[in-house]
Amino acid sequence: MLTLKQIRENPEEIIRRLQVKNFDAANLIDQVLATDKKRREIQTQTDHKQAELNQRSKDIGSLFKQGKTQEANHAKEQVSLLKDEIKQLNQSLRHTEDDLNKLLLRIPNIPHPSVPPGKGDSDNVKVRSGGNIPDLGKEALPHWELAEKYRLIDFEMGNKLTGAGFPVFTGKGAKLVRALISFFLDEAEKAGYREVLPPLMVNEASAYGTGQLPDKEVQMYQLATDPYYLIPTAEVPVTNIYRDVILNAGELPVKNTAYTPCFRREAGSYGKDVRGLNRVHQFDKVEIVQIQHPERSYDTLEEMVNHVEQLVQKLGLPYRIMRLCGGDLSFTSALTYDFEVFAAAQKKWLEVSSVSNFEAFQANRLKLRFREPGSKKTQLAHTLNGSALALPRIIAALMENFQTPEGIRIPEVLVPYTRFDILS
RNA sequence: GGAGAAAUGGCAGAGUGGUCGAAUGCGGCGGUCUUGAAAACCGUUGUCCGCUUAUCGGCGGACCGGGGGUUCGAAUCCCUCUUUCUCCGCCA
Repeated sequence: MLTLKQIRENPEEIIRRLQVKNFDAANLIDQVLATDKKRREIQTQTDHKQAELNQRSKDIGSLFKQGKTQEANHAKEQVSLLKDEIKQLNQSLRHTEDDLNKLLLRIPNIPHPSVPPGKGDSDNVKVRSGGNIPDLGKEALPHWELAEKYRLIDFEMGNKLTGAGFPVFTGKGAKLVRALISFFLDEAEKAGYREVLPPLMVNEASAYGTGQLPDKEVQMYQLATDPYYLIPTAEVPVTNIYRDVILNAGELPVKNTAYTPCFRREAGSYGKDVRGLNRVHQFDKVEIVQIQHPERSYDTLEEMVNHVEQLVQKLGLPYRIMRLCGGDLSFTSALTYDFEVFAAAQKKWLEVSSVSNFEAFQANRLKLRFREPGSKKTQLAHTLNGSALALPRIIAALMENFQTPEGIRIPEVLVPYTRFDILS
């Protein structure tokens, strides 16, 4: 969430810039400012009364010590009115704080000045592209047919075991998954990321920290017996490692990477785009996460984009990098680049990565701060993350683009991991 | 799952109703000494919020695992939750 300081200092600017996200914040900001003012008034009052009570309590203590019991008892009676007042003030202070917090949670992150305006997909701006789209001819099969032909993925079996959207990888298909995970992790390690293997379930506090809650319950699977959520992305546990942490500026940037399965309900998204691996409820992903100094976070965003680009290049997939427009930008993001690869049989661009700078938006919720050497003051750090990469759509594109009459060729960089060079 | 013990500042560890944001040690930071370093010595050392302040700062409030309660007053007493440790049971 945004900080009160930001809102107090530049309410007009925030309202203006949120329009790029097609979000009308005017009313909300007014309420925030009014509630904040009220809160401060109540607190000032409460503090004064509390200070008085503290003083009187001390006085009573010393009266007792001096053996002036009667005077002490008399003083005790006088204090009871003050206590009631404080109790009431505290109650209304808490209510006001709650109100304020609820308002703040409804305001999305401010988009970076470079974010193009727009409503959806078609308004995203292509930054650059690379790779060649293969000409497969009319015989080309979509990946779900190839998967069946070479017995790489069993969608029916997943349906039996769990339900729709839970594919079962088999034989060389399973090995390909494992190979991709290892390849991506090794590449991340080479780029200086520390590998983390986090829990796949998180508690409510963590889900709030990165912004999945409130309101995104529809996206996450929730346990019926315990207050835990299955993670929709490794971003949640990996970023929450730094919840309530104060780092030294010298420790920045903090770079972590994690492989995890990801679980997404994808409620309401049934239809034409869900065939095969295009949209599933459980998938594997390697995530890269950085915590960076505010002055350097946009350089870091570029660095992360370059890292992801280099991955799709090594895999030999045709790709394009899109700068998301305001309408497509997530609630928490200030700037996001999406990576799409082309699946040549379906003739579709598939989103395989999303690299974002959240600036201080998550850090504020997480209370993730850092301190400059020699300074007493703490300030909020910037958080960034990106997929590097999400597997299913990569696999779909690999299968479709590299199909030959003999089988599906494996990109050279993966062969050391798969120890076979064709899926046949 | 059952029985018991515990949770205090970056760490270790005192504190069982009053002046305790909290002894002491270690660590950190600054200084003296030194060619430099070490040692020694001196000083300093948490976070959040409010008021005030051009700035430095000053004043006030909150925080001793979380929440609630008793009391004029709670780190200290009570309730509750969570976590950790020991023992028993179960188990990959």
